[in-house]
Amino acid sequence: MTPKYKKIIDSFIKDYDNNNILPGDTLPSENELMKEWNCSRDTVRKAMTVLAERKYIQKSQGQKSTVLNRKEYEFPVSRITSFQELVKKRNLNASTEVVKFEIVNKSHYIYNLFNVPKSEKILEIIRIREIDNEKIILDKDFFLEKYIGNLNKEIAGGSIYEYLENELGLKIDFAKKTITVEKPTKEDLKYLDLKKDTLIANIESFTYLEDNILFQITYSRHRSDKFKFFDFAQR
Amino acid sequence: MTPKYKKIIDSFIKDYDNNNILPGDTLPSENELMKEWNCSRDTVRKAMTVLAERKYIQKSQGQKSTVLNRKEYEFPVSRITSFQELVKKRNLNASTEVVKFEIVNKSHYIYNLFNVPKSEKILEIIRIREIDNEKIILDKDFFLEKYIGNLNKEIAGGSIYEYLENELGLKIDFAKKTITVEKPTKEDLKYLDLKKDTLIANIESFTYLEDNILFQITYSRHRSDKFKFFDFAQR
DNA sequence: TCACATTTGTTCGTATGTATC
DNA sequence: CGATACATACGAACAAATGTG
Repeated sequence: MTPKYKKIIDSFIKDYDNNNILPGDTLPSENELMKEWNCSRDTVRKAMTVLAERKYIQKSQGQKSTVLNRKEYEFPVSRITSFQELVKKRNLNASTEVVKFEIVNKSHYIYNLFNVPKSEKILEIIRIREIDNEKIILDKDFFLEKYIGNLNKEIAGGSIYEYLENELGLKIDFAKKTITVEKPTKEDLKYLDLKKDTLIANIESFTYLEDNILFQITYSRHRSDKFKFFDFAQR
Repeated sequence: MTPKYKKIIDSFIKDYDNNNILPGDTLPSENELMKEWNCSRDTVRKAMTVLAERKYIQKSQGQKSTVLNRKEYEFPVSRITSFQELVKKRNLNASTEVVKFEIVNKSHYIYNLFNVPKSEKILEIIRIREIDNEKIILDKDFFLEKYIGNLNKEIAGGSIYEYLENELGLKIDFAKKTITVEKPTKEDLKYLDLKKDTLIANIESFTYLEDNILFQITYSRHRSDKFKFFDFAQR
């Protein structure tokens, strides 16, 4: 049973996405929403607070809330968006090739990062992302195997996140990312279409489940001339 | 008069910063906190919710909340941190030189970005950031003049944000950032200590006040070999 | 395995404060 | 100044998750 305030949020977002609610509109007052949803003010406020945090609406004491143009604030990377979601949203001509899919056997290093004993199994996946017929991104993923069920090579060629969230019901919470600019490694040179003098923009991500469990480490290595990263920062 | 729930938050953060509350500790239950603060459960919960959002604590139904190690989540850039705050926090050997401080007179371009008429005045500031005796960052700022009071060259050499927030009471809300990797411009070559083959990592920021007013545009151009950007992303 | 106490999550009702028009 | 709208605060009840005996 989804709580009532979440239903209000979902209903708003659905209307927003279908352009039934437009940027610039003023929302009904909290009192009116109480009647509309047959609920208490507390419930309405909880929903509106979340919508304000997500920049769907703007609140201001003494005035009705107004609807914002969220397209201006919608950012792919800092919202943990999978490559597949990005491709779909941007309508990109893209494809994925899985070049490695196996249990890690040596690397001390990666065990230290996960901070798990050697008895844990860690899966390594390397994928090449091709956009407009150029191999531009090299994604190296490491997963703790116990969380990823029957993830296989076919799924990895599509959307891993779609599988983890919808099939396994995994709840991905947040990620810590670090961006640096580096010289290409041998692996980069082997798999990517690199021009002379191009560097690699590397996004290192540590992704956590809702109980603060680190379950994925990713290195997303982009050809620097094609690299663009969007961020949304709050003071 | 600061509301009671904010006092609870501030008190917690103070204790946390002073190591009176340590990561791994369990918090008192909401019932106990009610007695401790002589307030209602609603008030306690509002405070705890904010602390959970900011990753100070972890909540979980049926269990007491636990205190997190926030150092792991503390990120400079994606929180809109000024260079001065960063220098202080990281204890860097750094200095700033203001090389330009004047009203923009030509640039059509920047007026379009701000989306204001030519009658508005826009201030341009260029600053060089030197770290460990190397000129590594070039910051170009554009401000809408009407918001920045008597900001002068001396203040610009120190902390502009400190002045805007504490002296003028400006409420900075959020920023949209884009990171790209580019070849150095003439300006970069002129002002920065660049090695051969180094590229520039450019952070373009649009900073907004609490009423969604765009008041600052910044280009922070970093020598790519010294560039590091931290981000925190939520799903 | 089950029942129970504890703890957080959701919802309602009500009252008062503060900002805007 | 009064009406309206959002912000804060209190009290109460029940639901859902967790740990324990």
